[in-house]
Amino acid sequence: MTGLQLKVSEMAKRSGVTADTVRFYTKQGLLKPRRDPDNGYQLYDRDDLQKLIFAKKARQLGFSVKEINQIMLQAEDHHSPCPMVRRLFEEKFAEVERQIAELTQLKVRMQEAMSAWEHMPDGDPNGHTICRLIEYWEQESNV
Amino acid sequence: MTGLQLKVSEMAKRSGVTADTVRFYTKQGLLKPRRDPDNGYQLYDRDDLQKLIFAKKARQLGFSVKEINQIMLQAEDHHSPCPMVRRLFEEKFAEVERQIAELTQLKVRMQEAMSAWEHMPDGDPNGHTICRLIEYWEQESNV
DNA sequence: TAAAACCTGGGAGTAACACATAGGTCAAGG
DNA sequence: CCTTGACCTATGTGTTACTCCCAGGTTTTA
Repeated sequence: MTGLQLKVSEMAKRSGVTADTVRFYTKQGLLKPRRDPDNGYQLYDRDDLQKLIFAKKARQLGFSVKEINQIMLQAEDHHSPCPMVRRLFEEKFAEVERQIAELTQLKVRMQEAMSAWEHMPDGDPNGHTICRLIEYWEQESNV
Repeated sequence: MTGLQLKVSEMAKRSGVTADTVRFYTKQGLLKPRRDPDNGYQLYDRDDLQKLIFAKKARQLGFSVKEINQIMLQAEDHHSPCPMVRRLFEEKFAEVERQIAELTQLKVRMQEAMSAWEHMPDGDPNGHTICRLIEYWEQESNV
């Protein structure tokens, strides 16, 4: 019994990512398929599929491909990656909060600009101005 | 009178961006300095400085470099870019709101995962699991 | 048997810079 | 006058996670 023999697109279908992504992860070393000696096709087994599904979930949780690689390497080394996962995850959570805060600030800036623009004429470019809407907008110091 | 003659780093200082950014914008065609015939240095004038400051503000408002280029081209063509600016800005605002919503969803997912993990043991990799924290996490369908 | 569907490897494109490198230029001080 | 440091040039690389395109070989299906 040789077990599962999945080709790229079969992996894609079973995991819900594109075939290109499967190839990409393979190039990045996340997946290590064997080769069909007849035609050179990549053949993935059950473990590869598990890793791919794992990778998809981890991506949805915000892990980068590089981090996923590290997690898998740890697991292959028979070290529990979970402590690392918890640590990375906390950093990541803080980063997500930072990004939300940043975008929220941008949103506020945009809203302020839009309400200021409501009563401004467009005006023609006259060699001295490009677009008053932007030029006469005063950015905050904490940007 | 020849007017202002600013070198790269002087432009950077006056506008508050890095010298690399000034060079980058120059390559992208936002700025069109003349050359010092003696040494090949880029020399920027008052208009370039104005454009650079304009570009910085526009970036802070969420415009891409490509869009800023289009805005400036319109202005050079003696067409008011303001209607375009208003239109782009509305699209951009919607996009920012979308991103905030997406990140907020991610944050919720992460919080749910973290609270589920609080009572889970790390566990060793045993050839069948990589990291239960992630593997046993069920993603939502609407991701 | 021929078309459709799939596979391969490689490379380009995406955004907005930051950083490195190698070599030329300029200003000030000793 | 010379050195040192700060500045300039052009070019190329790295960043992220893919997506798309190409040219050519293979497999499946009608």
